Amino acid sequence: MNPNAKPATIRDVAKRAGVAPITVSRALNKSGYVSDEVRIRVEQAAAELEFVPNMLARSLRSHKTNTLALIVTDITNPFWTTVARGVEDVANASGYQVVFCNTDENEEKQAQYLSMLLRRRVDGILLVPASSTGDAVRLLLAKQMRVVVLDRRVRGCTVDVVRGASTDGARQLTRHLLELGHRRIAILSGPKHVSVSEERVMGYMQALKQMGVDIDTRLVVHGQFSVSGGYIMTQALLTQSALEVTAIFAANNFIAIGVLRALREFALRVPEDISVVVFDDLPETYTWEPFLTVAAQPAYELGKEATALLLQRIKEPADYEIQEIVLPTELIVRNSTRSVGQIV
Amino acid sequence: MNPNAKPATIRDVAKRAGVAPITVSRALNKSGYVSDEVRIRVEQAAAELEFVPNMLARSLRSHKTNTLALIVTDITNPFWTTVARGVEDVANASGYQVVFCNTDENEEKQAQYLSMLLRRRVDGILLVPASSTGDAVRLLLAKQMRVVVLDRRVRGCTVDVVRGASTDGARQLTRHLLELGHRRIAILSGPKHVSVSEERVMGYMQALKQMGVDIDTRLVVHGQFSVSGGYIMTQALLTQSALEVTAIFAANNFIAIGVLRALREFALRVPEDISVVVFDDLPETYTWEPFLTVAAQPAYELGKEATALLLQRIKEPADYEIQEIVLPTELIVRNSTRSVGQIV
DNA sequence: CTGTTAGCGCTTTCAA
DNA sequence: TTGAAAGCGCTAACAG
Repeated sequence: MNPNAKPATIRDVAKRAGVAPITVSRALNKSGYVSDEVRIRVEQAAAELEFVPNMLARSLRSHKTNTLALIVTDITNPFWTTVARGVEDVANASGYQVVFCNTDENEEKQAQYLSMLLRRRVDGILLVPASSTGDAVRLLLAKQMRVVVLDRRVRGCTVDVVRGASTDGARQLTRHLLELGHRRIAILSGPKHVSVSEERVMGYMQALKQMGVDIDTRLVVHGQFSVSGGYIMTQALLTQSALEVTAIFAANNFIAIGVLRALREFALRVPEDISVVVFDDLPETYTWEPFLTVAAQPAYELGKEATALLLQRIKEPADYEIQEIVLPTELIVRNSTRSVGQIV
Repeated sequence: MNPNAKPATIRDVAKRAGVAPITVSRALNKSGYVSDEVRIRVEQAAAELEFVPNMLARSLRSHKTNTLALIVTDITNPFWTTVARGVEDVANASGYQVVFCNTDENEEKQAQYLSMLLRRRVDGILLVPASSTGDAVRLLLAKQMRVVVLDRRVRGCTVDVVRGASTDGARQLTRHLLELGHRRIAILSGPKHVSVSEERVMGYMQALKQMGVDIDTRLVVHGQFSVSGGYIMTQALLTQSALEVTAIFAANNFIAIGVLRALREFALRVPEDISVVVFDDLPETYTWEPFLTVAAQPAYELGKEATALLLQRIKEPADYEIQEIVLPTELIVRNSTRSVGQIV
C-alpha cells in the first residue's frame, strides 16, 4: 500500500472490478440487483483498495445522513445516560448513528446545537427542550426537521412527545407519604418554566387535596435540577423551623443527593428524623445501597420508544398524526421513608 | 414563507443578491475579499431566504468536516465527562464540533466507531484505546487520519499521546500509605493489557521497593475499571484473611466505590479498620463529602491539551514530530487514610 | 441484471 | 474585488 495514495473512490473500485460505479454502489450497499459473481469481484476490489466509502458524498446525493441527534440537558445525570443507551441501541439497530449534545439547560447552547444540526442535515432530532416555550421546536418543524420531544412538554406546538408520567408518579410518592401519616411535606422541584417541574408539583398538590390536607405554599420550592440546587433549597427550608417539615419530596435524583447532604449537615437522620422520596431512581454507582424510596421512570424504554417513533417519522411523509406517549413510573418503597412519629 | 419550499441553496441566495454563488460563499464564510456593500446585500438575502448552508456539500468540496471525535471507554465515569468538557471547549472555540463515542472497553465497538468515523471523514480523532495493541491506531494512521491517544499508551506505535502521570501518582499514593506505617497494602487495578493498569501497579511496586518492603503478589489484583470490578476484587481479597491487609489502593474512582461498598458489607470501617487511597478524584455528586485520599488527574486539562495538540496536527503537514505530553497528578490527603495501629 | 447521464450544493482554481 | 467553470464522490432516474 502506498501511503501517499489518495483514498480510493468508487470509480477506482469500479475500474478494478471492471464494472460501472453504480454497480459498485449497488453491490456494496446491497441495494438493487447484482449477480453474485459481480458482487464478489466488487467486494474483492474494494478490499484490495481498502475502499472507505465517503459518507459526505453519499449523503449529499441521497439526502440522507443516517444520523440522529440526542439533545439532553445534563449528560452527567445517569437518567440521561440511560436514556442515551436506549436511543443508541435502537438507532444502531437500524443503521443510524447518534450525535450527543448537552445543553446544561442553557437555551443559547441549545440554539447553537440546533443550528449546527440543521446545517449537518441530520435526519432527525430527539430533543429535551431547555425551555417549555416551543420556539426551538417550531423552528425545527418549519425547516421540515423530524423532531420528537423527550421527557418534557412544550407549549403550543403540535409535536410528538415521549415522556414519563410525572403527575402520576408525584401523586403516588405524595400519597405514600400521606399514608405514613406525614402532613408537613415539602416538595423541592426544578425550574418553574420546565413542564416536569410543574407537573410534579401538580401531582403533589392533587394528592394532598384528595386527602383533604391544606397546601402550604411555603413548602413548594423551585430551584435547579442539580445537587447544589437540592442542597440550597433544603437549607432554605430547614432554616425556617416554623415549617415543621416531616418529609421531603425531591423532584429529581440530583436534587435528592443535595437534600441528603444538607440533612446530614443539619444532623437529621433519614428516615428517623425526616422521610425522603425521590422522582427518578439512582444507579448503584451513586449510592451505598438501594436506600431511597423513589418513583422510577423507565429511562431506557423512554429512549427506545422515542427513537422508534422518530425513525418511523423519518420514513413517513410529513402529514402524520401527532402522538404523545406517556410511560408509567414505578413506585419503589425502600428505606428512606417511615411512619411519622414511629418510635425509633 | 412557504413551508413546502425546498431549502434555499447558495444559488438562490446569489440570485436574490444579484451576485455569483462564489461571492455568497465568500461573504458568508468571511473568506476572500468582498466589498461591504455586497456583503450586506448577501447577508440580507440569506436571512430573507432563511438560508441554511449545507455542510455536507461544503465538506465534500473542501475536504474538511470541522468535526473531531472523542472515543472514551466509559461515558458514565465523571473522569471522562470532565475530559469531554475540556475537549468540547477547545474544539468549539476553534469552530469544531465533537462527536462523542463510547466503547465500554470493547474492541469490537471501538472498531465499528472507527470505521464509521473514517467514512464520515472527521478531521481528527481523540482515542482512549480499548486495548494497548496499537492495531487500531495503526489503521487510522495508515488512512492519514490525525490521531491523538488519550490517557493510555499503545505499543509499537509512533503516535501523539496525552496522559496523566500514572506511575508517579501511584508511587505517591503508595508512599503516603507507607509513611503512615502500612506494610500490607493491596492494589486493585484494571485490566492487565491496559497501560494505565500496568503503570499504576508499577508505581506501587517502585514505592514498596524504595522502602524495602517485600512485594506479595497476592496483593496485586487485576479486574475491571468499574464498581462491580472493585467490589468483586475486594471480596476476593477479604475472604483470604491470611493476607492481613491494612490498606487498599484502588486504581480508579469506580473501583474505589466498589471497594467501599464491599468493605461496608464486611463491617470494616474506613479509615479506622482499613485505609483506602484512590487514583482519580470523584466529584461531590458521588460522595457524601470530600473523604477519599486521592491522586487527582487534571481531567479537564487533559482534554484541553489533547485537543489543542490534535488541532495543531490537523493544520500541520503530516511529517510532524511525535509528542508525548504527561500531566502531573496531585496527591490530595483527606480522611480515608490513617496511621496503621493508631488508637481509635 | 448492468450501465449512462446528470446533478446533489458547495468551493477550488483560474481568470478577469 | 468578483465571476465562470469544473468537480468533490456518490446515487437517483432512466434506459437497456
